[in-house]
Amino acid sequence: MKKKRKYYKVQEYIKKNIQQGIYPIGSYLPSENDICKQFDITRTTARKALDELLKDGFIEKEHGKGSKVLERSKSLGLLTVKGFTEAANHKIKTVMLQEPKIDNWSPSIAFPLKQDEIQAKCVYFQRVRYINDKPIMLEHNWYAEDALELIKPDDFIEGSFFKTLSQKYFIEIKGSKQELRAEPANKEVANNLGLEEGEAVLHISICFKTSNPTLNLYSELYCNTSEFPIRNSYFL
Amino acid sequence: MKKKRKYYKVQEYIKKNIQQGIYPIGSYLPSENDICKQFDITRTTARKALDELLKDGFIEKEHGKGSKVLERSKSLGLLTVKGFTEAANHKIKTVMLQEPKIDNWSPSIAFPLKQDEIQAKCVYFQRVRYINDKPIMLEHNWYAEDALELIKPDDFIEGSFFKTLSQKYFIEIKGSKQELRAEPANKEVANNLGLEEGEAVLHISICFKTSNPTLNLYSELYCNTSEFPIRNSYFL
DNA sequence: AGTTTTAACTTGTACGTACAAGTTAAAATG
DNA sequence: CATTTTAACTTGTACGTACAAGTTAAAACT
Repeated sequence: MKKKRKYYKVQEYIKKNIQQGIYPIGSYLPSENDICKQFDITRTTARKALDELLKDGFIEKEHGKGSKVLERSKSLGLLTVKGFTEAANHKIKTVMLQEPKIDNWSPSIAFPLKQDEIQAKCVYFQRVRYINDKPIMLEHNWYAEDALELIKPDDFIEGSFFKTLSQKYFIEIKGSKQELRAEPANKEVANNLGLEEGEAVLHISICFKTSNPTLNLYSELYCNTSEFPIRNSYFL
Repeated sequence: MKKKRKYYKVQEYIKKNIQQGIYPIGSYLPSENDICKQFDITRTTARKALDELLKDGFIEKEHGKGSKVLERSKSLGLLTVKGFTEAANHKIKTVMLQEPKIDNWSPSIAFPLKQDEIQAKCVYFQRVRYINDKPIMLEHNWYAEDALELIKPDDFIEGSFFKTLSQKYFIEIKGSKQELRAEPANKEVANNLGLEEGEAVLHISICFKTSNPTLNLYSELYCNTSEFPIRNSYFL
């Protein structure tokens, strides 16, 4: 029944081209009139497609110039992976402490699992993120084993799980729930982040929803924020 | 030049009626056709106005039924006042430690002030938020004295600064920048939140942008997250 | 050569029309 | 009376047209 939504097809086509780099970041999309010709639609429909991409943060429009492709991933609550990779000017390093493996769900996951998920096993992986060779964040990540194949470390695009999802599997992050707590570091966290036990760390629990309804990502993050606070901004 | 944007006038008219409770939360707006008649516009234009309100989180649309007025303030990054007041089922109390007064800008504000602001004085007020009679959050708030009059405590609508802004001054929050740090509590924080010095607290620095370009709000918050973690969710 | 004007692009706003599709309550049916 | 059908609403999609307004580079002018 949704086959009739022409604008949706156009939207998905353009989105795919952005994700695959055919329309590179910073470049301008074909003009609205070009899109009309290409898909044999009216400008109303083409604009509707672009409006959706605008809302999703894929493009911005410049009056008189065109639609420019944006860097993806703004406005995902706080500290998406972007919040981290974005710490520009700084040397980022990621060390995989535990490569993705089939495992049982951990009780340390803060958010309740769905029925479907709890019955399957899960894929688990653990990483430490460094800035300027200082360990800043300890990451635990889980997702349902039957929702997505086990991704090997070599398949990570630029070390980013989200980029891999987007570019290899065309899965987008649709939203997230998060909980934040200031906690004293336990032994594991202290060891991995080079802190004393009991020092204050920021504990962030996240449940990411994706465009694949069966795939949720669960992350438990422990951050040393003394030097690099977590930043977040949102604009309507 | 912007006078010509009919949809904007309609949008602002409806927004005002929502803010003033003429279109109450949960009710349905007049239908698109009614709006057309009322403003002598076509449905295209009426829908454009509603689209904007949809984007801004004022309404949601229900196919075949109508446009429903939403509770305001979703998706403002994390922990807007809503994030707090929302802790439903719990008894919330707010104690004003320092009523709004003219003061000098404090160096403890994490975000850089604008040139215009730094030259003026500011209005400062300090509050402690309680949940179930336990002090949970210590708040410091500042805004430029020449951007908005000094609001007296009695004028706070339901104890909420944001509701007051919205309903009395028609000023909306347009976005925010935030920084999060896990820190050991200092003496002032520990005293006000009933903690030991050195216990981990969540320090949140916020700069709110408003629909009044000259008015920014600066807040430094200190949270005891051990019992009530800060929640945040975002959906595209 | 340097400046101004123009023409050809771009997106923004708004008109009007038509039909599809979801919702609801009244009317027709058994 | 209970069920089904219909009619009258709602929003969703898409057509086509026209002109306004911002941008840019080529053309015309001084």
